[in-house]
Amino acid sequence: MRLATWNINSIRARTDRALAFLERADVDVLALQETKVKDEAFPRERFAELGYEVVTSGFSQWNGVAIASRVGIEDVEVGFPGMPTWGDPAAAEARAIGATCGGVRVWSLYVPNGREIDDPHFAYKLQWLAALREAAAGWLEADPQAQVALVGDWNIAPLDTDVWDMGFFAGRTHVTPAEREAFAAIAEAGYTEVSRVHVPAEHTYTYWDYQQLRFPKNMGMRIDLTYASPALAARVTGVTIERNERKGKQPSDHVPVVLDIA
DNA sequence: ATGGTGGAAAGTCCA
Repeated sequence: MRLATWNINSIRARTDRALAFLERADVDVLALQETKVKDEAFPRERFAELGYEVVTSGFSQWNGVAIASRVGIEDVEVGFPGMPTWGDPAAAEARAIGATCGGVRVWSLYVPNGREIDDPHFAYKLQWLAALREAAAGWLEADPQAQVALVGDWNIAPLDTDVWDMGFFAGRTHVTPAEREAFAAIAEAGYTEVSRVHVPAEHTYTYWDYQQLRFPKNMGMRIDLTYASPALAARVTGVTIERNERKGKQPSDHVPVVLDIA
């Protein structure tokens, strides 16, 4: 099975790109982030034409996550237990959706950006990650053999070598010890970030800002990451970061990360 | 091509 994650930065602006990628890379399950579309406007018919069923969590033009699968899609959960809210305490943001596809519990995750270190959004980001850690730890405690994938845009660069220049990030989010500790806590709960295992090369990025010619200059960040439970990590035989998807007409600012699962 | 981000309930907010 091949499982991919991709912050698509608007599924409507890049439907053709997403579908072409599914076919070219022979992907069975695709976790999408930043779909930026409400559920009823998701172009699910286009996916259905290629044999993919789609489940979505979208709210207007902000955030939005989805999972497309051609190997079944069951037991859909919108949001994880204990997921914090932002703004309206009665309304969760569209940042997490889970579904079981081909025997794997897939979570498509869009971790809050955090904005600035002194912004309340940064505290929200840390709370969101702590709640995710609690939920993820619980899933493994309930079933140590569970096949769980926690994939998406984590908005955290875990290592200094996951950005082009740490000097640029002084005083900024994505690289702070607090964020990195929150990310590491998922590993402490028993998960393995398998893209690092299979693609250990330093300065291998998954995101390049649209501004300042960041992609031609290869000034990027490695923030799209793939945690797997022990039983699933043991089945991962390879990982591909699809750098070429940043090229061409109207790319997303992120590229897909693909897991090969035996 | 001598510039320079892009997407969206847009005319501003978010990343």
